Amino acid sequence: MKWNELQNESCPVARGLSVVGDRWTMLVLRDCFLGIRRFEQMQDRLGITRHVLADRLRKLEGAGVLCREAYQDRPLRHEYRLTERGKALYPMLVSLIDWANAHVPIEGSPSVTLVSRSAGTPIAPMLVDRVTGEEITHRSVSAISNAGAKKA
Amino acid sequence: MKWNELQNESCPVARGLSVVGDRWTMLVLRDCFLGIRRFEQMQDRLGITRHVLADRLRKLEGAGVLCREAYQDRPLRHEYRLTERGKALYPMLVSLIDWANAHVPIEGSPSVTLVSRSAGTPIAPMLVDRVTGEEITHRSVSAISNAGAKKA
DNA sequence: CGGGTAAGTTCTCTTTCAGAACCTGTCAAT
DNA sequence: ATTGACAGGTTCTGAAAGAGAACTTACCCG
Repeated sequence: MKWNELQNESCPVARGLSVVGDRWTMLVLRDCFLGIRRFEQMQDRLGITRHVLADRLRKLEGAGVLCREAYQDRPLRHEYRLTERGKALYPMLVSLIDWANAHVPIEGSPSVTLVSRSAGTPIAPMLVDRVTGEEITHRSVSAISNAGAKKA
Repeated sequence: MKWNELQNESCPVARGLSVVGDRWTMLVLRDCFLGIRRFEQMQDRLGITRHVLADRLRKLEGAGVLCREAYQDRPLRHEYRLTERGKALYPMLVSLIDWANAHVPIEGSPSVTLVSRSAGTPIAPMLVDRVTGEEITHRSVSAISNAGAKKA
């Protein structure tokens, strides 16, 4: 499969993965959410090869997830920041963190957990409908396609 | 990076991605949530090579995300089903779908959307704290490590 | 001048993936 | 008894992606 042709798929899972579905991308975005903005810093933290990092940043910029902004001229240097589109990935990242802490075993307790910035207490993410407030589970929800075919 | 060594990472994003972070895995899981259980069906629907599909199913079974159950003997045939651990990935999948429908452009309107199974109306996923009910955003939450270092 | 910093690019070599064919065990029809 | 179909893989080959390390460009500092 050509992953760059996947953007035109009707399935949103495939379309989403065409942007964030490859091995390093979510780790790059994790660092962005942590406030890391520069090439060298990311490369040090991730242990990714420079070649691949440059490629991922380019693709994420192309997808409108990151933007590249000059923070100095002479020599010209850029940093990478999340766009609104990138920030909108936060629920997905949190869902992943929550799942991993609950279900991907590690010796000892989870070493990184989410806490409320105001109260400092741990949070337990839950997905609800914005209107009704009801929890979203695979039992309460199904996915339909405009063409009428069942989809998830 | 060796992705099978990533399970022991302290970062939950890395641990999570060690299981669901590679190219085909989330698409396989999408099909599982749609009720697809058999090898041939998945292969037809996904266009994945048989070799890679066999490998992904093996790994997902090894990670406890899917289980393999015989549905007939003579000849022995298995099907793959989501375990509880697998079903727990639903919020992540929904977050991905929601993001893609909102942010990965496609001609026309989203062709696959999520609807409430009872009411039949579209749903708008939102991540909240299970206890306080407050929305989780990258501004309201931070991630801390047991060692004290900031993490997300 | 030599060294340092930031952001890449360019090599080579290894791993992974795609595409297609082949294999195994069973049944059902010819 | 052979032929074909079905389900679930395995085994090839060649192409693409990734790892690891060195090199480049452009500037500043001492």
